[in-house]
Amino acid sequence: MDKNHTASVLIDLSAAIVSVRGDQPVCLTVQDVSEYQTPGLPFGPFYPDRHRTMEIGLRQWVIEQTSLDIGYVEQLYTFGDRGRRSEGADNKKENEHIVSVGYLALSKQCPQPNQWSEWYKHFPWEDWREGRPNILNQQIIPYLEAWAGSDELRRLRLQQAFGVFDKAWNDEFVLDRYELMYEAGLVWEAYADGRQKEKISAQNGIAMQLDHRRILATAMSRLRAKLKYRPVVFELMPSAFTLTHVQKTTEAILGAVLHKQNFRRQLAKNELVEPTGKMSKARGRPAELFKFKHDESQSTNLPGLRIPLGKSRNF
Amino acid sequence: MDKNHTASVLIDLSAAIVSVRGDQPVCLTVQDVSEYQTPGLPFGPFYPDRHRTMEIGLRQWVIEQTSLDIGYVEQLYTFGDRGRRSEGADNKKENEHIVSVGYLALSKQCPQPNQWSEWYKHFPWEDWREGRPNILNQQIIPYLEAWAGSDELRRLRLQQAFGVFDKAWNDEFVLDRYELMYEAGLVWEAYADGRQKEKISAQNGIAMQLDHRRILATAMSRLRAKLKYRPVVFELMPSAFTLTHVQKTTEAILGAVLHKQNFRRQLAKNELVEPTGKMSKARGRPAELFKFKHDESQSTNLPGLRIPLGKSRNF
DNA sequence: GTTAATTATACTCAATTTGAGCATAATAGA
DNA sequence: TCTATTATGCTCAAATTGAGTATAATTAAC
Repeated sequence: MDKNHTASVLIDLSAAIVSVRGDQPVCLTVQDVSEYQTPGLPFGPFYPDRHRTMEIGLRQWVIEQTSLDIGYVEQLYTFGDRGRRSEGADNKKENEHIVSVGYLALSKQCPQPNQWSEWYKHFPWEDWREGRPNILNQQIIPYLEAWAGSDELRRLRLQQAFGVFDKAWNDEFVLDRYELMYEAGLVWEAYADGRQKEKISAQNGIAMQLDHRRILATAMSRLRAKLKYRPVVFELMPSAFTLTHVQKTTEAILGAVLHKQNFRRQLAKNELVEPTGKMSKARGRPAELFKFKHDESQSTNLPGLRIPLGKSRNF
Repeated sequence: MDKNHTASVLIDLSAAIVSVRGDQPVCLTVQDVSEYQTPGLPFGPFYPDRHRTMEIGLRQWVIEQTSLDIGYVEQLYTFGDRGRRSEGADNKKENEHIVSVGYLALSKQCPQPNQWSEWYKHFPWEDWREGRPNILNQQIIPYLEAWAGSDELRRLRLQQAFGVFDKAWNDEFVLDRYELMYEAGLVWEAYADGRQKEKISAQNGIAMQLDHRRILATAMSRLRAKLKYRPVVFELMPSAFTLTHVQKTTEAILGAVLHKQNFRRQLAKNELVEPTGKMSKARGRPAELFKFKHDESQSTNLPGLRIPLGKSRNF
């Protein structure tokens, strides 16, 4: 149509492969030794004539590179401006544009501990299990308030995303919060992309390559939201587990503590688990071991946990 | 990396631009005169060096081609296998692969009536406002049951998607239902893609070009789901409206009727609207005119309507 | 003008769900 | 046997939901 403009692009499939180790959600990362040693998400090119769908292509290189068994896979978002940093020096050709398709994948195991990076090292303000994180009042909020100034729209967005004033903290707004911090020049990536002149002094979580922390934030938002209405937790559980184990895993992802009895009531009501007859051995009273009642292929449509949105997390 | 495989693709931005005319949800379509006269969604190429983001690119050609004011835009899904039909004859080059990024856009107006196509002409089984659509029991379900046979997985998916047996119909599973019908060869597109040998006799809704009906199904699913927790209806309303008007619009999209008083209670509780002081003139008692209380830029994060999922639609 | 049809709005009430407790049971280790 | 620890059962008020009834303000019909 327009000869002056190229429409041809390369497609990268980036994956936030998530697992839970102990009480910490983790994410598979690859180290980049060349530049700033910042970790990045694994990604691979999409060859449209080799793989019929992008998901097949993704599974292919994940198996090749990591030999990991990823069960649940969900497309997150396609970023046309992966090159927030693409004007930089390390682009091979001028005309080679890259579109990155972000995926969320869930893995039951996470071997090779050093390759998995804890979520909350990249997003320390997102873990409310021990109460409101100090970094919010000590670093982030004051800086953001100064950035917003008297700009009405900025103040509204700040209120929405971070729940300042009477508004409550919403654990699903991970991406909104990250984007706001990026715009305000509060994260390293803003500096790397040339949006921010001075290097920021505070270390607001460990940075990642390119737009990878944004993709991880998208994954966190999506997973936290989905957990509340679809039984995706079980994609992170072994074949037999205790109810407490399910709860701890859920809490790890949400970054919030839940009421034990009510959590179990939800599991019971929705008939998501069934007893195996075996018992766990640990400290204290032994717990019954359960298993997920349904086929994994169904888990996208099943009712889920219906975790409340509110009060206990409103400090 | 691999010289035998090209990784270069073209990107199409396809848009399901949705509006509501009277009590019918409609979708902007373009007629294809060349082939089967099947309608299709509007789409345009993405030029990565002209537009910084894909959304900007999308808005650009929508304005150029339709001179429509689309407010709300949301990315739906990126299909790497647009070419379910790409082995066909009308591909320019062998190596030119097309990835299509589907978008949902909402428009308050829908001028030029003949360019807008009603949802339920393409998906007659999705409109339950007059009760359970006859086409289900008369055509679709019997055919699908035969297709499933004794295949356990197929029967489960059928149960999930169409709520056969005791299961309830879930209005959000538009895409699941369409995909199932496609696989079973129950829609024209399956025949066009060469998956189905014989042309099916029954007209199960008006077909669309390429994978456009799939994109529309994705848009319907997403919009129906979002309606229940975010106040996106107001993106389809004029600046002043009656409460009944909001309800009729919501019902049109959901394809289901709602309890009037409870619907209004939700609106009141979430403080989504405020009175304008003016009154509407129509038959019957005049209704108060309201306006949306918030800025449109916020509508992504606000609480929404919390419409129930169940009983009244369980026939 | 009076009446009927139509639409809007106020109010009620039982059933269910949620949020937050307390009480008790079963184990390991001191 | 005592204590710490974890599991599980049960309760109960508050809030929310589902589904009504009653009444008010109009227009259209007669």
